[in-house]
Amino acid sequence: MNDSRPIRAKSGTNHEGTSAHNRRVIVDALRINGALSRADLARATRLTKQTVSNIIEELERDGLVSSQEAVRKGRGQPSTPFRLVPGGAFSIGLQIDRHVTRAVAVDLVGSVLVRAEAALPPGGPSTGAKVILDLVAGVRSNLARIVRQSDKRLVGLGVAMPGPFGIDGSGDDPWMMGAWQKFPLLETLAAGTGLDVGLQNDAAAAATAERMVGAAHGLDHAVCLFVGYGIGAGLILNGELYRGANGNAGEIGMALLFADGKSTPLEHRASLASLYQHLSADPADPDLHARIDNLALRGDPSIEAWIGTAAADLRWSIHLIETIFDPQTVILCGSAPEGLVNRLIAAVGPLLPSIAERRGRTLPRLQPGMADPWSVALGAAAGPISRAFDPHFAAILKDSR
Amino acid sequence: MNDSRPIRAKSGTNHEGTSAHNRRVIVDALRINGALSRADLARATRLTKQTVSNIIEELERDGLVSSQEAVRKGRGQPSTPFRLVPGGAFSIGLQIDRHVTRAVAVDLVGSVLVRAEAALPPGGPSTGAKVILDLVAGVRSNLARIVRQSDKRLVGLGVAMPGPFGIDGSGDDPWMMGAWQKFPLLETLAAGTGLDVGLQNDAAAAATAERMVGAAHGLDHAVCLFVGYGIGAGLILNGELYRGANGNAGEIGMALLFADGKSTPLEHRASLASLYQHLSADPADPDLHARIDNLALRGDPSIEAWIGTAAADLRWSIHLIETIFDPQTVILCGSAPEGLVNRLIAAVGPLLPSIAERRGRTLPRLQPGMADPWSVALGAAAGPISRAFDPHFAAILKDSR
DNA sequence: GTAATAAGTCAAGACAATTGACTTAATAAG
DNA sequence: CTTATTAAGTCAATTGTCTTGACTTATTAC
Repeated sequence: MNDSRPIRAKSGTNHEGTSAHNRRVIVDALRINGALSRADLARATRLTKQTVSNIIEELERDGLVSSQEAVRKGRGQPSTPFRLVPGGAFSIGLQIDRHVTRAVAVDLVGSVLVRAEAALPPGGPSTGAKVILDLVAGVRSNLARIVRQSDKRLVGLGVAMPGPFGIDGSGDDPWMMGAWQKFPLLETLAAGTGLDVGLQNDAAAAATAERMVGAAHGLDHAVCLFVGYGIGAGLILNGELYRGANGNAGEIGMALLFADGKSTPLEHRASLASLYQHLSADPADPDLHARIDNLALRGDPSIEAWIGTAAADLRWSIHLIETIFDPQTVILCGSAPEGLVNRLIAAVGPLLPSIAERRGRTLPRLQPGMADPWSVALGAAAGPISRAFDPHFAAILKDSR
Repeated sequence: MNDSRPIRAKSGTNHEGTSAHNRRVIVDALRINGALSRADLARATRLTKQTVSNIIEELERDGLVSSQEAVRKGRGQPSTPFRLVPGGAFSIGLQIDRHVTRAVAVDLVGSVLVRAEAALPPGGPSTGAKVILDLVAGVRSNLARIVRQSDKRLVGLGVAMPGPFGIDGSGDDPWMMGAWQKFPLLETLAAGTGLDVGLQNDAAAAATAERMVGAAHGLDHAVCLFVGYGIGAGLILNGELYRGANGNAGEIGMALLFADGKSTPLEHRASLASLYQHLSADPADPDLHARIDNLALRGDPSIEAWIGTAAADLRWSIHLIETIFDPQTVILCGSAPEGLVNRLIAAVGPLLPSIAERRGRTLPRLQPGMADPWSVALGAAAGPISRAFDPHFAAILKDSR
């Protein structure tokens, strides 16, 4: 009688799904290719001229695209290129890290318009939540000051913080990240801001940023190896960020290396945490970044030693990523001081021979990513933009409200 | 003037894409849940009753579903469950391995109806192609003998062979797999059979099989660790097989392990190839499988030694897979003798602590997969069925003709 | 026996893409 | 300088698919 095991099924779609997809495809095409005429768009998307005209008209009405001056090229009526309007949409990104929190406001094309930073007070979420909400509110009102009516065009609030998520913390957790992970942060933020809130780990956010404005722009298969306090991989697979079953895909910090007969998690050797430990430095020291940058530039032997190990481990990681994901390219990014990242990239080469060495490659196997301490916050903000405007399977389905 | 860098864009969609998707969603729901009434389908897929009725009518006309006896449950008009008709579609799968080639015919629900096997003559594709075409033709005509009109319902020919694809071979290649990989096999098969031809590596095929009828049935995130002559991972991500940029995703045989200060590819230690070498056995020996099975059952010390190393490496691999993909479950399968696989599975436990140890798990972290030498061929055949009937993003787009 | 409930159908309607003819604006060719 | 050709883009009618709301049917609960 009560045969109530739930029925599992994917969601169907309808006209609105079709229309939504086509809108996204057009926005995506403009993002990847820059300005395009309606005729170009029709050819590229395989939609009819008429359909493209209708969608462009609608997008223009919504303030997402605008026309540029007509261009004559050869015979025929000149074409009218359309481009994305940067101010067509905005998003707020929030990076919550161990000793700093950053918030940014970005526009549709990924330009950062407002930045703000705060130190998290000790004591975890109970006191920190208010600081964060204030930080977001500040960025939001600053954005509104710069761009009139921007609040109406705010598509969401993206949060990036170190993962993994949903795992019981280990206890020895000086920054209380474990407590943060238990705290109903997303709900608090959603309630406090009234915005749609999304979550990514920091490597995923870095990948999202690279995809919107960086080395992964327009790529469908790319992996960002992110060296921060920990180490993680942001996975762009089939043109979208891959999250795994529980949002923890790419958390390779716990991958095990073997050396000297024992196993060590990758992040014990290739991460800023390991560097701080190696240098006996205090990670909360605000000048630490600059000092490390300096040491790296001068070729300090202590740093060089760490770079040697870390680079070897990264070389292995890159080989592993190429072997497992077969991506178009691997992007090395991180929240490390720029000088250090550069030294690291230099030390990583030459790469190990792998399946990625194929004839006809157009992209380098390894590319440097953004070396900007704000890139994770940017990626956090890029999340909602991508969710709102990029074509993806879930956006077609009926339950993707 | 000639600004002809190609415009990159995703394809748009239209009514037909919608309709195709909804059909697939319904077939998928019936595959996952067994028989369902139209009302159930409407609720599960969020389509309207009317739409579901129309689609079911069409599917019934096409011979893909059929009604069962009405069931009374509680008040209201009894519902009429519909189920997939096994004979609604067929597919042929072809496994090309080093010293054996297998072909099977399977139906819509993944039952194997016909099997055939042949030894590949030495000399690579020049002589082998004919053998393969004959094998396929034989299976096809046998299927036609069993099921009238089956040829009309043949959706394609799926091929599985060891990867990686598109890489220059290494030369020392006694079975000429390198030559096979250069040979235009797919084109030859397409021309010779008139069927749609698809290609997967053997681990991917195993995963495809597990998804249709095995432990990954109905899962959206699962990884099959496949121990065969080499070792590979078949990746089910977001409900579809992930292929990577060049079809080589999951080829983890070349992943590097470190021990004794030097690095070794995983497949040098955890693969049948390594076992054969360890035993100084001839892989072409037709009785080898049975003999190894026997030895494994008896606890032969030489085999036990190999199992010890291989299990440790698999334990590491599983940990790595959990760390990187965050799947719902990992499935250990292989073309190894069943006794050996069982010993191996027993020896792999207990698993290393990982991110996969979370409260509220419903599936085991590791599950045994099919231990059937025909499972790769089955997976090969499942490829075209999945392509034709499973919901996926590409099926909605206009250029998926 | 009647009310309530659920499955399923019918026919009209809504929505978004398609089609084919048409307009517009440019260059190429004579 | 005129005309043909080409390409961008619009207009209006059409088509395909899902949706809506009223209706029918079959069963159980009271």
